[in-house]
Amino acid sequence: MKEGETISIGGLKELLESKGVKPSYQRLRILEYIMKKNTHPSVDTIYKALYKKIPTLSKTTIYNTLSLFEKKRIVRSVTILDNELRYDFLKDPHAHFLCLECKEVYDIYLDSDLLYRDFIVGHRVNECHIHFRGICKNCLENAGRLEKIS
Amino acid sequence: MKEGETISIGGLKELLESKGVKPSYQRLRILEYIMKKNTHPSVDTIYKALYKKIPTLSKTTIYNTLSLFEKKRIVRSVTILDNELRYDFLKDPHAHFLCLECKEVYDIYLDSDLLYRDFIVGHRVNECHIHFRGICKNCLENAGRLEKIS
DNA sequence: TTCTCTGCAAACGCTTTGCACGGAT
DNA sequence: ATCCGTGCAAAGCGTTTGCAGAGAA
Repeated sequence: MKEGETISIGGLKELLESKGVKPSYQRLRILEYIMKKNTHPSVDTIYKALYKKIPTLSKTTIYNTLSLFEKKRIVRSVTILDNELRYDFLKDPHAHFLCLECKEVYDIYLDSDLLYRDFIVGHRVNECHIHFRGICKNCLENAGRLEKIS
Repeated sequence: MKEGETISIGGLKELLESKGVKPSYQRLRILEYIMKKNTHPSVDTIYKALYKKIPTLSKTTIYNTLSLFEKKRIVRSVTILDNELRYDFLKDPHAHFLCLECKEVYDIYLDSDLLYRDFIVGHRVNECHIHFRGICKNCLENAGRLEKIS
């Protein structure tokens, strides 16, 4: 998928099939959620969101589906928080920003050659993960507002 | 601690005191282990290593000690593997390399300005974490040897 | 029928919490 | 006596596994 390209919800079925994944109802809904939300959801977040529409949904299915997606290179797991897995729809290489205040994870598009290196000091590189931590724009602004009020 | 500077084991007590941490026997031993080993150990690794010398040692103490050290900015937790915490003695900013084969974590010293940015697209940056994943030098060489043999 | 997907329940493993003992001041 | 470090035991919580029923081919 090239930059700027969008995938219509109707194309989800074709996307799964092109990756060799049978497009079951649950899988389509989980993929749809990950693609529409850019929030790098946890299993629990996905579960809570989809549970309303699919009351029989099980977390096991979400775990199964996401590890299948990961194996088929449709999503990738983001290791930012140490206590839970977060998932990211596979777009162009990018970094992440974790807000320590609101726990939101933002995509950060960098122009760094680090993201594209094949070797580093003799080790063969398959993946490059970059993430920043701090206070996000929104929380900074909110903090500013609170100061003015008090 | 500046680059190139080394800390003698005898100086551990002073290091803890300078950070406002009472230098108990367990704390000294845990700090010593983290500083001597550059292997980014998990709690279990530390426990197994120190258990021989301190049979009464409890994992709770290691958890307590490490979170205290982290609060006092003596170590920092490395979020690379999602199923366990790894700890890193706080040196100059550096990146990590995780070998997917042997699970070893290597320090990588980079000359990237990413490590020193204060802001990124409006978010205030406190920390920058960079890690690569792949197959390390050693495992690559071993794989080569195996090929020759077979 | 056969194979795969789904999902309940239990197991698992790392981490945290509650609490009491004991040493230091 | 008080404070704080230590460590056992239990709880907590995200994830994985075992297995059986449902559904597709």
